[in-house]
Amino acid sequence: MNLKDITQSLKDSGYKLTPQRIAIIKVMLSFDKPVSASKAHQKLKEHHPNVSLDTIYRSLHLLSSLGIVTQINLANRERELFELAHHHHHLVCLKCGKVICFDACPMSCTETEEIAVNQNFSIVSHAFEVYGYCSNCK
Amino acid sequence: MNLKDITQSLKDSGYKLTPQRIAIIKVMLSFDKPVSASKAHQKLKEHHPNVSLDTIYRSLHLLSSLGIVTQINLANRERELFELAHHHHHLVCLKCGKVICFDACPMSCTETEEIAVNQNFSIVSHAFEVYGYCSNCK
DNA sequence: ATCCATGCAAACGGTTTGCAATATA
DNA sequence: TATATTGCAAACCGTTTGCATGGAT
Repeated sequence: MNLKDITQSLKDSGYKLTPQRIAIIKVMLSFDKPVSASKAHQKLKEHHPNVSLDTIYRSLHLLSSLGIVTQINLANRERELFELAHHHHHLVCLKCGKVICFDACPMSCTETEEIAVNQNFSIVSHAFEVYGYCSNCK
Repeated sequence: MNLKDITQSLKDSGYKLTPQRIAIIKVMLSFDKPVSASKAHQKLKEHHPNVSLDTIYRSLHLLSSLGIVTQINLANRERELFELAHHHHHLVCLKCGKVICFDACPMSCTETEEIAVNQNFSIVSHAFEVYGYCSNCK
């Protein structure tokens, strides 16, 4: 998804296109890994010092409700992280917090779906994170 | 792991055996799913009204450092959850928060280990959670 | 002109910490 | 007795909210 698609999606849903929202979307597009709201704020301040942290939270939650952004909680970090929605999983360094994304998906090969059927549970999404030490920290 | 094993492990590591710690371990043994510190506190108050929430946090972190307790963060819940350590994964209901544990493990069948080797990443642990709606909520 | 979105500042809630009192070994 | 542990209360920090101002449609 690019900037045009995302702004169109906002308009289609009846939300206004403000400079702050555009700036936030651009910043999210510039990251290739999950980031905290305050990390996004930091990056944003370089060129848009006038966007408040509250607005970042509100915009990310809005984008999240439209399925444009995904929200995750990694086991060893206290803060919520956000990233543009696309299906993948993460290697997470327990020391430095570095996140490496990868595409392999466990759903294709576990008996998870079978288990869900037995429990009469309907699957919506899933999370798979692998923790350890990156090349610098091990 | 039972009460004896756990208290022994505490003693072996030079920690003192207090009534509070024993009560906390017993409560954790009584749960078969991850619980928040305050949920444990609630249950504890039934028979041990004199254990403070701070002590629960401190004890759970201590047990966590000994590998007796595991700490997880589910995507849709804000609070940290704790459970006695044993390897498994979770189905999590997005509506009522119900957690169903299951044993199937995705590590055995994804190419994750291969990816880790390519990234020079050493794996310590992993998390796999499946979100959706339970039989009551769907 | 209307009403949504923003910024500010304060509230919130779960978690952590300093310190003095207490209990374990 | 010495030292780790506890309880209390306050601090902490990321996140959320109320409200008045300002901006997009």
